[in-house]
Amino acid sequence: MIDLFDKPTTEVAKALLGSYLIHESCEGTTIGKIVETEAYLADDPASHSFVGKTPRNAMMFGSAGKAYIYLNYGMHNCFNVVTAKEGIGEAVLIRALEPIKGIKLMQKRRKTEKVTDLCSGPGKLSKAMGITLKNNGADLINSNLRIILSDNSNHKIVKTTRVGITKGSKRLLRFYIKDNSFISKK
DNA sequence: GGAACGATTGAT
DNA sequence: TCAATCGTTCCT
Repeated sequence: MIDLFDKPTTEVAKALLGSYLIHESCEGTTIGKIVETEAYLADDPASHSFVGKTPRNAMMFGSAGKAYIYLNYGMHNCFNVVTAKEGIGEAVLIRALEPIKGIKLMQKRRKTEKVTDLCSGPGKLSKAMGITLKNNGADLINSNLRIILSDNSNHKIVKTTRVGITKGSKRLLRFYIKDNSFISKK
């Protein structure tokens, strides 16, 4: 469980599929099953960490098992799991969740009823889960924002190219659960 | 101090 | 297809 994050980043990205993301906020508790991830590596031009350590990406260079959250396109928070040893800037972007608990709260936050649309993208799931920049650096093992590893790995993993990037777009670093209807794109 | 850009989303 | 929207980064 604890050593979930003590593996190569691409392995963590796959291992996170099927695990649960839990956020206990003052509004209530929301839980989602992770169904889609992307790996961002140290030698990867698409990664924020590629240019070296800056104030924004500093968390990526911290110890594994923490949250790295950033504001994207001026309006969307994106949630990442920090991986690799301290000093190495790598992380796994969580791209989609299957809503499990607190669906009413998610619908309120997202202003939509459709359950398949609540968490089907990095910006959407952060909104639905109530994740903001305030959660940056949260300890994902033991805090109000945490991940519970699931033993259930009865799923096939699809490996493909990442979404929305211009550099490093040929690498196969996106992973999702085959035939799951909650992923960000079909 | 200024400007271009981006790991997206939702409306047109 | 395209506008919304703003912090980060890089240039002057």
